[in-house]
Amino acid sequence: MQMQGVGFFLRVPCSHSVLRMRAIPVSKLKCKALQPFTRPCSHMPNVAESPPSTLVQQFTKFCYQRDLPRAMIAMEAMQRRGLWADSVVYSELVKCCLARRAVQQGKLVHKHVFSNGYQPKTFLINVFINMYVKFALLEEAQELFDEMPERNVVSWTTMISAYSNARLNHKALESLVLMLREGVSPNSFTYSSVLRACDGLSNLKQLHCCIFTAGLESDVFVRSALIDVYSKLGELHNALGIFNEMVSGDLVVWNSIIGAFAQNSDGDEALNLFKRMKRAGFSAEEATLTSVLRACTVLALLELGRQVHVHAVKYGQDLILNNALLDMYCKCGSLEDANSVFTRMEKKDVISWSTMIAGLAQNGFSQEALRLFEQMKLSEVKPNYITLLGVLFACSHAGLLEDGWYYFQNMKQLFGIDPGREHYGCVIDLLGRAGKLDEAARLIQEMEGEPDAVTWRTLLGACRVHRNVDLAAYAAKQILKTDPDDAGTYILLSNIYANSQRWEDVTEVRKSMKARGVIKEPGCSWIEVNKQIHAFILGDDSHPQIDEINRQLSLLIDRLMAVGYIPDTNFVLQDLEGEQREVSLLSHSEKLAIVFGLMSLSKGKTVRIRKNLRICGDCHVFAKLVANIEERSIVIRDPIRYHHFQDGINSKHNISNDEMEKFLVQKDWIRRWFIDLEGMVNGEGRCAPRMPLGLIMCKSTAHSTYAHGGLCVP
DNA sequence: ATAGGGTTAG
Repeated sequence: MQMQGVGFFLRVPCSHSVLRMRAIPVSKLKCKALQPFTRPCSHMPNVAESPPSTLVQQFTKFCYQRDLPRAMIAMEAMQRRGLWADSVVYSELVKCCLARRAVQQGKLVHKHVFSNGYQPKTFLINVFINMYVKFALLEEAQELFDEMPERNVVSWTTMISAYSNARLNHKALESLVLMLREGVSPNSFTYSSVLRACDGLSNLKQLHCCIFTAGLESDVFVRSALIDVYSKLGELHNALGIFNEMVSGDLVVWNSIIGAFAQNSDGDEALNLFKRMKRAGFSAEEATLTSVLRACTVLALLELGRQVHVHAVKYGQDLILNNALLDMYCKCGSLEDANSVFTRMEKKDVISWSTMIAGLAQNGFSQEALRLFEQMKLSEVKPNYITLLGVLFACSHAGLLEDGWYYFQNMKQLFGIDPGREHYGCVIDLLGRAGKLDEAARLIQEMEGEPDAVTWRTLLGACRVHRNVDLAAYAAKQILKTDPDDAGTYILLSNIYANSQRWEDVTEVRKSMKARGVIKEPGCSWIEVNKQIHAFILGDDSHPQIDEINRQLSLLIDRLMAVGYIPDTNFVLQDLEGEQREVSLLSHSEKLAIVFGLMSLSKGKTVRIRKNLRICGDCHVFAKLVANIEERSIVIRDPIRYHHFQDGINSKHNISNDEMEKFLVQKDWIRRWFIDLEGMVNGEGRCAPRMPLGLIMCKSTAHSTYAHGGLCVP
């Protein structure tokens, strides 16, 4: 071993006819792993002194044994003595470097095969391009690719795949065109790579044609890539079409199609496909279960989610699967389960923390969410954009103005995150709730970029609570500019006017609503009972037990009214008047779902409802009172957050008798408004009448069932 | 030597 001398040069004769001696001083080779072995070492064979054929054999052996340090020494000796191994052997060595993320060694091998003007085969250059791509050294890969004399499908595909992964969509598509111009035919590898770079339907259609013409449509890789792109572009119909053409199955293709529906919030179809998959004889594994969990999350199917959990256990510490599980429990309102999954997770990434923080916040456990965020700060995981959203959401939910404002102001400095539109939204909500409407409005103006409808809607909500009619009208106007058919805005505005007795304005809003032909999405609530989903849609009475449900609801309302419940018609989001308003309110789908839950679930079981629209104030009160007098825990999930109504003494949403008194006093204005309305209708002021129960019966609800009938998962 | 499926918010 004579490698320390400064003046020592590696002499590597080039195997080509053009002899270009280019010596590399050993001292310039920066290779950490090489250093310890440059000195003689007793247990190390002295490869440098072996005869040439043995040296190459030994190098080959080390490469196949994945013995990187010895292979590097042998390679160096070969380089000094002008010996070369077969290309395949180098590719084995590169594999070894990739597996160990040994970037420096990889670069050395690259230098070795190119030293002294030696021109490696296309095959071997491809190996190095791929190596640089995998090391995320795109520039090095590009340079090699540009300078290679001949590029084959693999060279092009490797670069296209790199561009697709780096989200350089344009470059990926452009490369496909260039390769076609060079006369290289794309194969299934090429298409499945370039499909990932498709971000528009016109591109996709063209590519699909090429694939079809090339007869590559039935390749499983191409098929799953096609399904994936169509699904990402929201073209589920096409995705399903491609899937259904599959003759012989493939688990990944099944996972693609199940994931497609789950990600597009069609949990029902995702579960149907999952059942089909099982019938076709496939076993679920991590990716399948993750998508099935997402379907459960979308449909708020806690019980089915639990069944999936049982099977997920066998995959132990799969991070993505655990994150999906965590999210499912949070979104199904079972924080105990979520927390137990979270504590058991050995590895937690930013998604695990964000999911748990947002989950706590959305379920009303704001303090716990903030406490968890403090814990996260102590861990090595850095919060991101979404984590901060959860934190701000927690603050706005709990009305923690100071904390929220602090995090918002210091996001950039503390965590390096620029506040985005959604962060502004949380803070606008926070200020709005605190009654600081002007500051909220000012913040909207300070926002970068045009505020969107969601932002204005936040302000509108705050205006409703704090009865700022003029600002409300302004905000509503802004929403209707971008979203002129938003029924909720018209109704909210009309209700705000009604609150302030501005009847002319009420009429005006309703007129313009009618003129535009705006239709409100009907309220829909659903509940899982006995492995079936029971859906209640306003205005539909097809549920088989609807008569009994209505009878029970009447009885329940009687009992509630006896303890002072007054339907708050202020929340009727319909174009109705007087008594009719009240009837409509009492037939809100969540009330029927709650009653059905009480009827069908055994005592002590939590009634879990999911609904499509935000819960109205009256139903909120109704649920609170029902939870109280029926001694039931009720959890209602609306599109934004969760409402926990618990029977327990220590529960935060529990109402004691005192509190109920207080509540009724606070809500006295409802009573007053009621009288006003009656006066308007009947020409005289009189108290709100008791509910005519018969009327409740005729406004009944809808039914549809989806039986998932005990999915036996894998 | 090159390729496909899963997780947080909106």
